[in-house]
Amino acid sequence: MKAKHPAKPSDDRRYFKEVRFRQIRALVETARCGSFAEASRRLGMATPSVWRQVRALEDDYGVQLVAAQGHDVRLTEDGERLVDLAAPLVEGFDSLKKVFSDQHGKAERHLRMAAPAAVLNSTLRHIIAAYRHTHPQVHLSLIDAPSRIAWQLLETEKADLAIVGAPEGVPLPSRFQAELLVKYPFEVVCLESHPFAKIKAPKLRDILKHPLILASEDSSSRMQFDHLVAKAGLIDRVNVIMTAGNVPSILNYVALGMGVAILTRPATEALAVPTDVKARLIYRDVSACLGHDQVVLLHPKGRHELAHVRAFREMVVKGLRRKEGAK
Amino acid sequence: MKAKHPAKPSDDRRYFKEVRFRQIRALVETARCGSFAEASRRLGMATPSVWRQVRALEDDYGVQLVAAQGHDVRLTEDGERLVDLAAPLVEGFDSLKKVFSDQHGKAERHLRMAAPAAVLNSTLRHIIAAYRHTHPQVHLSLIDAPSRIAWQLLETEKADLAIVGAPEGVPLPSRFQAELLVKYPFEVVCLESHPFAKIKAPKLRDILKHPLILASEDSSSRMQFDHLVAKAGLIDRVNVIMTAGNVPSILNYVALGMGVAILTRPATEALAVPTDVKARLIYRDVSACLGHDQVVLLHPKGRHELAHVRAFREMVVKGLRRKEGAK
DNA sequence: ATGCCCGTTACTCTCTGAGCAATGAAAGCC
DNA sequence: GGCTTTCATTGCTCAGAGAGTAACGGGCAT
Repeated sequence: MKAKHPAKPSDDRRYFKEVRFRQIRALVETARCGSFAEASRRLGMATPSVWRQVRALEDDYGVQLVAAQGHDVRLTEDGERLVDLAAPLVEGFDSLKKVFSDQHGKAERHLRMAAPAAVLNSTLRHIIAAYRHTHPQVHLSLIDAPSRIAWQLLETEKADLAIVGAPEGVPLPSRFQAELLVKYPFEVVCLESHPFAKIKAPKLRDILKHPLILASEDSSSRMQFDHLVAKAGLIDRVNVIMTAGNVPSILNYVALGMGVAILTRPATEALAVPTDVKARLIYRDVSACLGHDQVVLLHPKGRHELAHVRAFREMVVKGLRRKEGAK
Repeated sequence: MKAKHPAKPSDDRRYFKEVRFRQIRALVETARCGSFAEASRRLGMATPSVWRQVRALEDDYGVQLVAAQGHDVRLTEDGERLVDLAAPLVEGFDSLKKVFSDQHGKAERHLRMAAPAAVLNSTLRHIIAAYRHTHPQVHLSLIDAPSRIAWQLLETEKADLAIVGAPEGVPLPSRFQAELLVKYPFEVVCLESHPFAKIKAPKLRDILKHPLILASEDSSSRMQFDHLVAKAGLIDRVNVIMTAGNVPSILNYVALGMGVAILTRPATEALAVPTDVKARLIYRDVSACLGHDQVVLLHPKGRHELAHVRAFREMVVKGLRRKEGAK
């Protein structure tokens, strides 16, 4: 009654053809990390496994997706395109279980937001307080990080939301969905005795004549500055004498006459800076050459949003968004 | 140099924990089909395989997702919720390859649209012509199907787009993203000699006094009618003497005095009906009791849209959408 | 020059997930 | 009412996908 199975050579068991999901995930992770090795560590598996997944995908699609240039790997144009399409799906998938148990009511309410200190301290100050009031049961983690670091925290699931500065010149990665909140013009800060005090609108070349005190390379003001300088081919003219991670330090050294800084206004406003320092500083709008810093709310495309995160996002958007933004 | 592998009992190989993608797909397909057997056929695999996938998912999530009631299976509330979240992902995933090769330029341009004949012949008439003109290289398949059938064609990948009637009372499945195009009031059609000719706005009870000639049970007008009658508890009062699949037939028998019909105006307008038939018919707006038929454009949530499909959708929306719909 | 790290290939081994067979119960048919 | 069909469900076996480890070759940095 049971002696029939070993007689089937033409077995049409499909097993799992086209598994492709982990292949896609491997590709996406590789794209993020820029190397198979790093991606494999992040995925908790061995390098050859990741490598083979990506290669299987290439075989499947019949195009080259990834090319090893020197030490690390770069995506081909096709690879870029595929990652753009697929990354939201991977995000959505990985966040599925969390959202589900959240809707089910048995999840810890936790909101981790990454943002530069300036945003946390001024722009969002009242909104965070209001949220705390309407959602007292949510455990809030506010992570102070420069814009680019905040991206990465969002990408690596270490933050649920990021609110960062996005200069007009520097494009955001396409894997993020961005919502424009407010725009601030970039300004130079200097002593009242500085030559700039007599100039209404300094130009980029004017700025480069003076020693500069700038924010860290991951901050939006610095990214914009570096980007525009590079575009103008003026890199050799730059004289950055100091890079500071926090605004109080920058203002301090500006007050000491060591150089001029590039910032946005709200970054300095809600700050506990000695009044004698503050009073001696003046601001000059340089949006004509450096543009604006757009404060945007970032969320990875496709990642599901927990209810309490959504609530926060909506509070932020309602509280800050200019009418102009929505047409 | 090579004699070390068989000495590792505490092997930390992860193999594939949390595969979950096919599990999710199995769940979604089961939800659609209402039975493991049907789902397994559609997925091209054996029933127990599908069954076990879904069960593994339940184990993983620790809740019951699906319950076998009698012969077929029904989703629990949790299952419903999970499917709502996951179905767009499955759609997106399955459409990935197609979109990718489409962007890559080496795909056949094919647009399959499902819609009831009335929509195809009147509402979309000019838009289809215009699209044909701007995109001559796209192979167009227009599939004439009643609303509910059109849903199913869209779900089963037999159509790329569906434009159907959605009565105000009957909710659309949540797996679709719907865009409202236009609204038409339901009307009764009868002979000019009919008693209705003297009544401005017949009520549901008035309508039920007469023999009815209705469209097929998959059409939107019929769905709405059945739904409202059931809600009012008047099923035993209904006297449907005829169900016809096409509008010309319906009008013919109305003209013969066999009964009254329920339709929307555009369904009859662009129609080649003998004028002697047409002239003897009158219409009465019954939107007060039967509501409106909303013509909506349907697209499965998450499924990627090919460029030429998107182009068509945008032409339709721009060509038809009332300003009022966008707030 | 040397060492480190990364991509790439070859190999082994394990456990997942495929089908098949069988059972009981519900649904449909005569 | 009995008979057949079709379903969900369970146990079984087995192919092979995919995990790891080891090893090689080529850049990059000290």
